[in-house]
Amino acid sequence: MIQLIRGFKDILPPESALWQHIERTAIGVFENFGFREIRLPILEQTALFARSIGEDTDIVEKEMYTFPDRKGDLVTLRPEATAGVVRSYIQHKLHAEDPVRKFYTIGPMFRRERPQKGRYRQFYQINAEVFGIASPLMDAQLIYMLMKLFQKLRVKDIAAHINSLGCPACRPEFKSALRVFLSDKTGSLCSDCQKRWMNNPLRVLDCKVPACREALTGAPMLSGHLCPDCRSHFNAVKTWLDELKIGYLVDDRLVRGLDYYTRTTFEIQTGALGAQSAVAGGGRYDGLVKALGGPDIPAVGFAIGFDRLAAILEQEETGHSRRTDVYLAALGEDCRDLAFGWVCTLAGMGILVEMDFESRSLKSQMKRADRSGAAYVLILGENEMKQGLAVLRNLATRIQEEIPLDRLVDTLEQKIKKKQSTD
RNA sequence: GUGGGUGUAGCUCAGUUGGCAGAGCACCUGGUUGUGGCCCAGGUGGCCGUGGGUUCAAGUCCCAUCACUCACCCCA
Repeated sequence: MIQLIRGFKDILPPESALWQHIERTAIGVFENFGFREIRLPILEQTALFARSIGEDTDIVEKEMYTFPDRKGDLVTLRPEATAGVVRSYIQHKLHAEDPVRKFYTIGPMFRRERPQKGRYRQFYQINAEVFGIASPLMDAQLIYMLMKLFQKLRVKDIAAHINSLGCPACRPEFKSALRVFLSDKTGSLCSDCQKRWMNNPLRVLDCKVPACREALTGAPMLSGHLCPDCRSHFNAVKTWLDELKIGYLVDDRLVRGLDYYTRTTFEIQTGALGAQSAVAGGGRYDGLVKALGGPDIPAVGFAIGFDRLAAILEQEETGHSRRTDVYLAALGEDCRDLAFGWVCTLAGMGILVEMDFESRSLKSQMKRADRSGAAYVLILGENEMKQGLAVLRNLATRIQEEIPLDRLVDTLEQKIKKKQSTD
């Protein structure tokens, strides 16, 4: 038997109904905030990710699906969405008409990590990206939008964590301060952190190895080294979150593994996913558009872990599948043929209708109707046919009535539409 | 990449010191000439993850391998 690839996943009904619900809710919320959908390819040139995410990150170093295509060009299955959105923004000169653009996009990402709870090699993200707005108001609004979405989806047990990573004016100074602080402690750091000490000492900050945490006691903190502009930007974000009544935690160690972030970073964390705490994460990346060859335009965005969000909500309940409106139970071939025509007509009118194609017993068809959650069963047998009638049974109340065949479609439509509006 | 746990029916899982492959749920049929849920009876369904080894005999013991899963790392 051929099985799906390790770390990949099928999304089957009824889970797919929950996915549609999440997707529709997110689209509704984002559109209200002025975001428009952008759809991008899954495959990009490898250089795009190497340059945006950073050569020294785990993602680029060991997690990407990279291979030469048939011509020999190096291509990569996208490990995240932002790089592609930025590429598209620059390539189509979207800044020319109006640098302010707000996009969302939904789709699969690929990272070759060891799979575990809440982590797959193909996973899905809902991304939102804003270009051309440097104001901290936008940082706060993005977090607000995120929390609003989670609130609409009734996600419980979540907390917003925020931090500021500074900018090219203040971060290098902090980096060297941190490097100096750690210089006589490098021996006690884990092997990863010894490399980070040279390449990117910020990453030592969110290492979870106890020895590294201990080495950090009394270490300089980013918050103490922000330049005046970054400081006031971060303060404004916090003030506006307060105004918007969004609770948050300032987390000095929230560094994140992508190199392009500047200033505000944030993560929405949950306790419901085992070791995976982040359901969404994002931040500002003011230098990325320019770094990828575009004009100097600020940007900020986030990504929601779709799989993780779905996993949290699945624990609640999945009543998002549509129930059958009416099940046509036909007895004998003549009746079945008649029913078949009506089923096609009714489905075309927007009624969820089912029938049995195997000419089973009435009892069996009733059972199937019941299992499908049908509101009504329409029974069509020889006796009724002779009289030009069909029997309509309400499965909940067990009340039956006779309906003339020549007014069948109208009557059913009327009854079902009425029932739908009272539900 | 590293470590732990688990692989037996569609699903959840029993399976004794090695001795005929099991239960519940689900599914199908009947009990009711043409009426669902509850109940009762019967039935379908298995390369016991895969390959090798030990043995008269392996679901059970040994080795290998694969998959799933949880955790480390990192992230969504």
